[in-house]
Amino acid sequence: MKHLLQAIKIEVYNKTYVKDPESSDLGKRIVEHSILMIHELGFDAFTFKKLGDRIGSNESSIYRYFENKHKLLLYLTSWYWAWLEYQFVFETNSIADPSEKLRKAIEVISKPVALDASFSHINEVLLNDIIINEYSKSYLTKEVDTENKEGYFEIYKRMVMRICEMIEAVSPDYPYPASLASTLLEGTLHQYFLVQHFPSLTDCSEEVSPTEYFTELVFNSLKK
Amino acid sequence: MKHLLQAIKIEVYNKTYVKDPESSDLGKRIVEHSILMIHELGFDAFTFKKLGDRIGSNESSIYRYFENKHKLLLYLTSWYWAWLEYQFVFETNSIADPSEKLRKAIEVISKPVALDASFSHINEVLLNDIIINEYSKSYLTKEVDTENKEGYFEIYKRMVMRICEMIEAVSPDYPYPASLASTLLEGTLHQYFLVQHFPSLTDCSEEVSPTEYFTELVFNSLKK
DNA sequence: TACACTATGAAAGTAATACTATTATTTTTG
DNA sequence: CAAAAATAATAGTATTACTTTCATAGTGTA
Repeated sequence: MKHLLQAIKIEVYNKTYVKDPESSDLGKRIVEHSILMIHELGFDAFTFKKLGDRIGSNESSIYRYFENKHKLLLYLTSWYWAWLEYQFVFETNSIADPSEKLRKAIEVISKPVALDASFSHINEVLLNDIIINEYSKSYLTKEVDTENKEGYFEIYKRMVMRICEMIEAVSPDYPYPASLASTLLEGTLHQYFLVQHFPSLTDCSEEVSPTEYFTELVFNSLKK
Repeated sequence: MKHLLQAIKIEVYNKTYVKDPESSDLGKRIVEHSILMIHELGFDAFTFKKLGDRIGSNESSIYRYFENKHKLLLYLTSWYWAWLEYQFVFETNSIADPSEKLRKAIEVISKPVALDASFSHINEVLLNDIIINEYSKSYLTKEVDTENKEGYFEIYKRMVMRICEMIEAVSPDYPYPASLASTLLEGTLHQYFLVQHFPSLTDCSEEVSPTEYFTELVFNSLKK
């Protein structure tokens, strides 16, 4: 097992922050309320000034934790993927059969997110909604190549690689395992977005989870 | 044939503009150079002020054509999808066999874009690159539902519906035609993005076009 | 030819954003 | 209790995303 559980403590090891927000009460409140506010206002209208007002703190204090709001988004998304990776590894690890393992993996990735009591200041349901509605903005920038080199997207990439390896384990001859893995991860977010805003463009809904759709999609692709 | 060729003149009929940029020389230069500049600077760093300086015109004059840069992006993306729709309909229309029709459709959508001499002030290759790198930003906003109701995404939605209908024509029993169609359209852009910025997450490359990958993906899904 | 209308340009102004810097105050810790 | 660290308050800067007003050039037509 190569990269098993590298981020189990939900540690966002890259320098997305100036000062670790987990290290203080203020830091935790910044993270907690940034999730609430980005969810309410959207990332574009969200500012450190508004966040400061909301938590009864000062703009300049927030800058001591995060260089700017883009880095904060990288922190939150990185936290989310690390958190999902933890569940992903935990739930698939003990499964021996490659097909069953992959089936479980697709389920973990595409099922609706539930609250996790282990992290009281982080609302995973709202964070998942932020990922659905804002994640692309973290990489659709002119700085993406630099930031990629600096490791800001490591956890996400590792997730794709894990899925890719599981696909290869099921079908060593399938020629597009990486593309299928990235389609699965990105496509899941997109299908959830469509359910919310463009329901006519998807067959998923409150009742039909993307899990069924993607399970069929993947296994039909790998079938001999 | 329900909605065949509704936008054949590459008319962006929705009020993405205040004054039709096709109606004047200045308008065309705004469109032409906004494509060049967004491509160079990225959408976020692009401003009407910079565009004005570049084309030797005034910021306020640009505002007479487009309310703001978000509307300009909606105009450009809407133009792009209308242009692609035209080729899509043109190239698939005469094909009788549903499978061949769908195969051709996937090809048109996912093959690399080439310059179209019919529209001299629009560089379709750069515009395609803008779509790959910026399209999501046009709908990942808090205003998406309002703007959707007002029709700003009609052409894109119609594209998805056309693909959806072709899928249904091939396999009337397939349960996820809309999801598969939206995965195809959005997934193509994403795979091109990965080729540019995250090559390890895709099997596509300069040589391997997403066409092969998506053709297999779709037909494996529809196979009995 | 004149006048009226439209398109564009120039300049100035506003409010908000995204910070940075300085200094004061509070809290923590040794 | 003193020193150090963390936070708050305040002010300041450059840029953005506009809006407004006024000037001017070109065009159309009576």
